[in-house]
Amino acid sequence: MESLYPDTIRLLIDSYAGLTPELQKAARFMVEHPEEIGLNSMRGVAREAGVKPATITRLTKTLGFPEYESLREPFRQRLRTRSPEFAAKFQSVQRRGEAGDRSILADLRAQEMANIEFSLSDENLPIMEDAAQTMHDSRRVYVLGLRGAHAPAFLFHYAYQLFQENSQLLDTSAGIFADQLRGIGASDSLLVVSFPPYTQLTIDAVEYAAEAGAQIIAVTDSVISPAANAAAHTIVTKNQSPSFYHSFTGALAVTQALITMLVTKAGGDAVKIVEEAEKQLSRISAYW
Amino acid sequence: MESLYPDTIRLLIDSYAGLTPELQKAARFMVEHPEEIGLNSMRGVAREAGVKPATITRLTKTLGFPEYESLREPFRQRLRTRSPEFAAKFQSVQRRGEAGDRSILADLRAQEMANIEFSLSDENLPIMEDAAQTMHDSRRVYVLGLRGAHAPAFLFHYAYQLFQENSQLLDTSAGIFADQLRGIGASDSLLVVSFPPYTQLTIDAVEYAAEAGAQIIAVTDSVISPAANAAAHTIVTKNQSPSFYHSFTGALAVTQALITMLVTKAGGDAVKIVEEAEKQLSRISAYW
DNA sequence: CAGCAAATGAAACATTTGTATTATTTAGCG
DNA sequence: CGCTAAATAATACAAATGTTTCATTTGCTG
Repeated sequence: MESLYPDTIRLLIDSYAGLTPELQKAARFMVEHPEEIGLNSMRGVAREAGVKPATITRLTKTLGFPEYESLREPFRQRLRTRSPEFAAKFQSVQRRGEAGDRSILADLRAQEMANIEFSLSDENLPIMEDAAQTMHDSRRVYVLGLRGAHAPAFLFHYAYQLFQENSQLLDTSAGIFADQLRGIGASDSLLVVSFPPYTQLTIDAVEYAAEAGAQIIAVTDSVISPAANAAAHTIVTKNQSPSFYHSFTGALAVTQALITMLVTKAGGDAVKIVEEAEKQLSRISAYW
Repeated sequence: MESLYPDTIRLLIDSYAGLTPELQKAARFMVEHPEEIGLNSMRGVAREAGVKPATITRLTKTLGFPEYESLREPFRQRLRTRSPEFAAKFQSVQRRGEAGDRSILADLRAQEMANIEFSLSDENLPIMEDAAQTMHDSRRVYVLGLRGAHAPAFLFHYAYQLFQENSQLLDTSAGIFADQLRGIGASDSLLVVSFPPYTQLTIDAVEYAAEAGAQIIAVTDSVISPAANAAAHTIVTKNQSPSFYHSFTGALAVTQALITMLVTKAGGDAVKIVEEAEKQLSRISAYW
């Protein structure tokens, strides 16, 4: 990454830690949007970075530049010399990655984007909306995802428990799995994430919950998946991948969207509660 | 908003014959140095083109633009982005305010796709490739992701341990965190996933690992994030979301891509090993 | 060559720019 | 709590910007 950037970026990064908060804000924007420095006026950069013009001036002085123009010039230069195909004027720019195993990665990107597009499709939105309502109305919300599916399940539960206290992530450690489900009943719901090859334990758990009368919300790959058998709401997501392993980005996007809906339903304070909770957790080493 | 830029050049070329000599001089310069239009002021362009400022103004009017800024914008836009369609999508998402909740979900989809596109961008691929090589060469691979970042970290570790046995997922349960890191050394690597608000514990752990000489691979939101401080490879991913909570789909896509690369490096048998392992795990209730 | 319309240049303007200066806020400390 | 020094915002101002207006030059036609 270093070689791609002018030395000035390096300087920005190295100086970052010793800067004041406002200068950090400016420096950070510059590091993350280097093009804008070459493209816009100083005041324009300040505006985009959410900072006063004077702050940019101070930053240039702090970094050791005599005036803003000296800081800007390298960024300009970089934009000037970057794309040689600029010389080929009115040609449409077709810059796909080079050949070789890069193309696999390009496929991967395309596939993942398709997964997202499908998972958050217009058809799925009303289903997700209903599912969120069901969970919102539940006494307890159980969350289940084993093996790879643990990732989206965990994230859902983690985000959810920041603003609600009635969730339970089903855990397989120490053989307590069955115990956790014992209390499930008709006024509860179970969010289950499951993809082929389906785990037997997941299927059993869903069956048990369904018999207990719980509402099942299934995030899975097909309406005929075993997880969807007894489900009240089935959210179908793509999990295809050009790689050997299926992808969970679609499922993750779905669970994140569900969280968004649930926070909205939870009312106005929820947003602030979550933000506060996260900030506090980051400071105190909660798990140390 | 697409590739307006080639069109403007086209217009310049098509109009060229019918222009007056002085306007031709200006038009010619623009066609041959399109970058300068985006980079410099109008007077600057005039100077470089060897033409009076008024000439440029006349040219923009002759071409049908209301003012110079409209002529300049597409050139700017072109310099800003490698893939114009990405930038267009992305900015349209950001411009949006808080409308009805259906549009929030539409924004969410667009945003998530942009996150993926950015995370698996052409610039990131070589970095990820290097990172994968570093991990491949390591004696042990430690994996760290706390709170929300646990999801991608977990998935990486889960998929990895299907075909390699030298990984360790750093766990905060039961106060054993520090013990797990004790053995880390110069021939090891640490994959860390961290997003703001950064967890202090994560930062401490990265620092400790770096001092022990381990190679750090950071999946984070910025090159100046604390997790990237001592990192040998920093993979920057977008985690923006129109919702209250940041998104982890980008980070997940990155870790999945890393797995793909690592399996490839591991050699031909790895693919089959993984597939077999998954099938077996699904049948026997491994954790029951 | 005179006449004259088109093209160009010069000057003037209201804005906007970068920066220096001054005022205000913030955070730490006794 | 007040005090103080650092950090930030507000203000001021000269220089530069984009544009319009007016003056000058150019190239043509009779």
